[in-house]
Amino acid sequence: MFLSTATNTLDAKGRISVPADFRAVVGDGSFDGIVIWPSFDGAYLEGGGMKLMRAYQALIEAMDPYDEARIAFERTIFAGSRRLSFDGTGRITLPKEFAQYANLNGSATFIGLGSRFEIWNPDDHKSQAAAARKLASENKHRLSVRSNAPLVRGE
Amino acid sequence: MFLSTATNTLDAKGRISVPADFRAVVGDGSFDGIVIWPSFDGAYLEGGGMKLMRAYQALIEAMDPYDEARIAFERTIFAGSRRLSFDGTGRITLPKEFAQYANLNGSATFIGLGSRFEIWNPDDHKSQAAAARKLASENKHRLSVRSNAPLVRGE
DNA sequence: TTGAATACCATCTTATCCCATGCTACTTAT
DNA sequence: ATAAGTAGCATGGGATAAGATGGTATTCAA
Repeated sequence: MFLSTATNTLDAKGRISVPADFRAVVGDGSFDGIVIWPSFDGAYLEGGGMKLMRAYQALIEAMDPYDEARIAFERTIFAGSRRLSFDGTGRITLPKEFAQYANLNGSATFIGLGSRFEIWNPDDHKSQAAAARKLASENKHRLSVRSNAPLVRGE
Repeated sequence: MFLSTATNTLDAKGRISVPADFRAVVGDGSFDGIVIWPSFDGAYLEGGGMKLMRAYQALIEAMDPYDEARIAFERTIFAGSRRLSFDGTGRITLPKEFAQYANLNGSATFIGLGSRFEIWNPDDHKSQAAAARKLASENKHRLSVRSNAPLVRGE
């Protein structure tokens, strides 16, 4: 599970260390790295491990093959994403387009969101986090579990 | 899983490099290459590895033998497809009919879509991708997980 | 013999690997 | 309790290999 927030430096070659606790989550046997794509919801990147991609694949492939939203998802998430493997010390090299898309230079903030994570420009994240905090506070009553099922099975 | 997007050059002999990521996916033991066919949904090519063809075969053979959709699939996908093997450096030679069908000359864009991929004229792809992105954003709520099950089991 | 398709070789660019270093947090011993 | 030692993590730079691409040689068929 991706938890916590960390800001790391993005060097001239586009390399950035993925927080060690994130790396521990994505172990997949075959592929040692993460998958990242530009969010279609703002100027930041989204990512996760291969397990997350398979979960999205299952969701998308359960949709009607002729549903135009399905095709849009496929072309945005799968086609827009990149598989980035760790180097010996746990870094990835961010494609230039991605860094540009999220206004990253010099440093970037990883924020864990449970089953996935986001990468933000640190300043953008600061203002966004304040807004999110306010929204969460205003909606706190909605966090209660209404159904009988546990929110997260098996935990 | 086929991920990411890459534009490679198509030379005078009709050769084009298949992105290394894609080549890593199609490893099948017996056949070292990909299968491609003209899409019945637009001026682009579709393709995948032999595994994908076997998956389609299983799907199609589960359909009613006289279902006209079945016959259309068989004729488009199986009869229309070509098996293209890699040369020593990971290129395929695109049949001229295929290049014409998808308006390819000089370069072509490979886009990964999970279990399969598409090959587009780069310009056509650009306008198409923008539209897909917009549509995905408008439908983003449909990608959320409604059940109480965790998105990624075991995490 | 000529054309076309395929296999082979060369080069350049770019990404990946490897080593060295600094920093921080935690452990251990006095 | 404090100081020294140690291990894990983050970062910087240079060496190396892999990928993409252009060109030449060879084979097979008409």
